[in-house]
Amino acid sequence: MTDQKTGLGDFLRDIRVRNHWTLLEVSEMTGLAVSTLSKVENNQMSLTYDRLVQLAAGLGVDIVELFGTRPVESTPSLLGRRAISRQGEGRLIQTGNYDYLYLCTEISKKSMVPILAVLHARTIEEFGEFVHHDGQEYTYVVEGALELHTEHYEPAMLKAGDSVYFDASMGHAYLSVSESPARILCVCSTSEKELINSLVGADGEISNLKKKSKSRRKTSTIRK
Amino acid sequence: MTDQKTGLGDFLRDIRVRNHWTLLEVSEMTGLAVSTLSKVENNQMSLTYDRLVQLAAGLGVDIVELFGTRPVESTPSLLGRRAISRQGEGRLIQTGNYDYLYLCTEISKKSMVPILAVLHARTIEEFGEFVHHDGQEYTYVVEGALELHTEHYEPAMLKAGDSVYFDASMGHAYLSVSESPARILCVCSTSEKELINSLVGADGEISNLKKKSKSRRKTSTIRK
DNA sequence: CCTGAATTTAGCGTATAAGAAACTTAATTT
DNA sequence: AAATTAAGTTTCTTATACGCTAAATTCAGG
Repeated sequence: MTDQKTGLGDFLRDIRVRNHWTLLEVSEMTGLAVSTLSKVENNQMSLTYDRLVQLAAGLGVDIVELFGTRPVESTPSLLGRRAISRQGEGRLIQTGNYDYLYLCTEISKKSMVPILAVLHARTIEEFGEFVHHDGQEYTYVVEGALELHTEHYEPAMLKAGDSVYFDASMGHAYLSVSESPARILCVCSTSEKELINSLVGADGEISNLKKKSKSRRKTSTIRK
Repeated sequence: MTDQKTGLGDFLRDIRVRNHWTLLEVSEMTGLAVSTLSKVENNQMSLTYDRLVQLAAGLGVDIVELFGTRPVESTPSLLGRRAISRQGEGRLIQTGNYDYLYLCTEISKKSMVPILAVLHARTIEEFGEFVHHDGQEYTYVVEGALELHTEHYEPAMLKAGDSVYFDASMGHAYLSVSESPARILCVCSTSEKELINSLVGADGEISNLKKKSKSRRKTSTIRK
């Protein structure tokens, strides 16, 4: 294991001598002064954001390389893991439009996010802005009936047992049309983080959030 | 689809506002002064290497995020497409163990594959070899009760309303334990092709296939 | 040892980053 | 309405980045 050392300086000197470049050459490549480069290499000074970009561009390396951060990246594999959510269990997030019950949350690196939801909104006005997010969405109607509104299609009525698959970057909204609020099972092919972000409006306000439960985690039930 | 950010300031404000953090909170998280953060967000100043590292660490984001380099965006886009499967509709594939009803098959490039299934097998002997395939699998029990057998866990009993998420490369088998065969909604994060292949033995024979409906497409019902 | 050229480092001035505190705005409370 | 609280911005001061220039180091061939 080569000591993936802390500093920018070490990296810079490393790449420079590897390529048999002089400070002057690097200076010409990047537009940074020779003296600056020297000081950086000797860890006598840091660099600002702009210069970092400039340096990376000049050297023709990805900006990431400048930071010793090795990609611990992406083992999407769960490696034989399993998680069970019993009926009613999960992480509850409530908004004016939906009660969300995020399922199987003990597994963090899921490539799909399963959610049970109860739909409260009954009109598109009440619902507000369409929801958009990355990835795709599959929804199965567990109970009741709903109307699916999307940007590019006419509204569609879905009853218990029906299901729909669509591109979730297309704005969408579910409205209850049955007497009691419809219950759906929704599976999204994106990260939970992205999903929760999509609840946040452009202005930064959580749209229709019932309680401002600032990162408050609550494990609860929708229907025991 | 998240907004393409132009600079560091935009990114910082974006993530801060999305998480409902105040400048003070971010200051405490990162150790940077409130005034500094304010100026950065308003693009009135840049940041040095050290501060960038500090900022990223405090926010708990990868340093890469701070630079405009967007990840490759590997999700195959459906570009605003939508498909609905009514109750009972789908592409039926029957084996000795399951009746599979592949849903929303008009969309071909799905990143998830939703399937309604009826479980016939009641003993592990009857079931035969475990099923393995790529990706992850989420299953929600719609009706009845089942026993999920997997390679690395003790069998688990799941009743209507329960659900399970697991690494599908781990061998698995569902057995009905309720009086009438259990019905499940299963969503897999792999391609339909891969899935159907996993039904095929190493010799190329489809194991336990009831009818050799060689690429015969049949739109039918499981339970009208 | 020189001598000189190439390369790197150090000194210094200006520009800018960074933090503390004062100030502005907006929302609540008394 | 005044007072309080909270968020964010601006001001001011110190510290640091950064480039110019010069000094120091390394390294040829004599």
